[in-house]
Amino acid sequence: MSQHSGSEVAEKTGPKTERGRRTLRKLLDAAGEEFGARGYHETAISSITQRAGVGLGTFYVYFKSKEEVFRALVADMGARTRHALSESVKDAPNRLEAERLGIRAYLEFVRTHKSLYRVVMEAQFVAPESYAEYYRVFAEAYRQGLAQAAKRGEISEGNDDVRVWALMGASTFLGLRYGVWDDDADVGAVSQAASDLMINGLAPRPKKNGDASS
Amino acid sequence: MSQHSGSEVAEKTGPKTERGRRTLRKLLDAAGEEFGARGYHETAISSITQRAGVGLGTFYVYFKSKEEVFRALVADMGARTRHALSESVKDAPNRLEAERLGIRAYLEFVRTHKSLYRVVMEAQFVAPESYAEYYRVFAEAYRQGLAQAAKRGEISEGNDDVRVWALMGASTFLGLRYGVWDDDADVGAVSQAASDLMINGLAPRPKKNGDASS
DNA sequence: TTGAAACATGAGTCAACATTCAGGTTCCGA
DNA sequence: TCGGAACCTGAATGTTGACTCATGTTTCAA
Repeated sequence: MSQHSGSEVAEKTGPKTERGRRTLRKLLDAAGEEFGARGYHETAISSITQRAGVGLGTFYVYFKSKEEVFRALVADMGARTRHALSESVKDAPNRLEAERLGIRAYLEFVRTHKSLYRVVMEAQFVAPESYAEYYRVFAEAYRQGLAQAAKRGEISEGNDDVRVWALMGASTFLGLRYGVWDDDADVGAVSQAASDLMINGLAPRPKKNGDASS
Repeated sequence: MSQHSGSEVAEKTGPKTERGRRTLRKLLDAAGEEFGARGYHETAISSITQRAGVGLGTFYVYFKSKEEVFRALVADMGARTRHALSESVKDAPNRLEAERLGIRAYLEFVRTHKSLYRVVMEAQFVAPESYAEYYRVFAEAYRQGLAQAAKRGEISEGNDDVRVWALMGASTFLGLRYGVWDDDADVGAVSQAASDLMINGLAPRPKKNGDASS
């Protein structure tokens, strides 16, 4: 949906008329809902077209195959997530604060996009390439953010590749646990606790004075 | 496999003869390999029985359905993983050190059990109950470990539920990235960097001497 | 030795889709 | 008002693969 890439939609450049664009949108939305609710393999194309309110054959006017919609959905979710995150972080005073805001925004985003979130996770098995790409792009931006922050002294030095994957993993699991499974939990409290861990780690805090290390 | 639970195998108590136990083992091993390599939906029962070297019908002597083997596999992986981890951690002098050892052992375990690892991840979509149970059991033990360590002052206080899920997520993603996708990476370096993040967080370290910030 | 419990087998059944296709319908510029 | 481009449709096709079952074979206790 939205205004992103249009290369995974059929062969050509996309719908030529307004009517076509509306139909495409309806199909993508319906597919997102169905895949998100029932999972890829349990979802029949006919259930997508039914939900979209179009004929079965229409699906193949817009997509070459079942897998293609799925891939389009994953790509779309990637673009949306990156957008939401960069928005939420754009006026953070420093990297540590950006982490706090980012984790919170991420949890909220997952909650409001459960279906597409499940689609992304399932992509690991349905469309591994799309899944890898999703996290590759993400990791790349994240890594640069960390590297620059480290240079500025806002965070410690470290193996950024490893850190990025650990942080993405933490967010992903929290998204699953508190965004998808248990959406009653207090996002504020969770993101606070999470960013505290990411920022300060498990080590006991040196009390305001005295004792630094062994 | 191994000597764990036997309640997910068919209706009855399990094979009565040695011959039967061997066949069951062969089927479980074959199923693990096939599911791990091709994924649940791409794997045909016939390919499992072929790999196991038994007839197709034999499969249904031991399992009620395709999903049942899958669930048995997830449960088995859970038991094995917990065992491997508790072994690796059993004589850690303190919790922080236990984290270090744990993350390292986990990465190594994933590498040597790639197939079953993929099975566990795919369970999220194939057998959600099994997946939730896998992490629930894990989280419970982990949480207690953290709570006790906090009481002893070995780690800081915090929301242990959140921390546990964040830490499990970090390990899981690192397992995927460095255990499954890129098994050339140096496990030692990765687990070192990871545990450093988990223990100390991203916050800049107060340098022993000079310069702290801008 | 024997019979029955345990185990093994693979051809055949059957339902579930993904995808195709031949034939419409709608839209719009000339 | 016409022609063709864009779009729509759903019955029919073909494949795939989980699961059944009727019929063996092996094991072993009595």
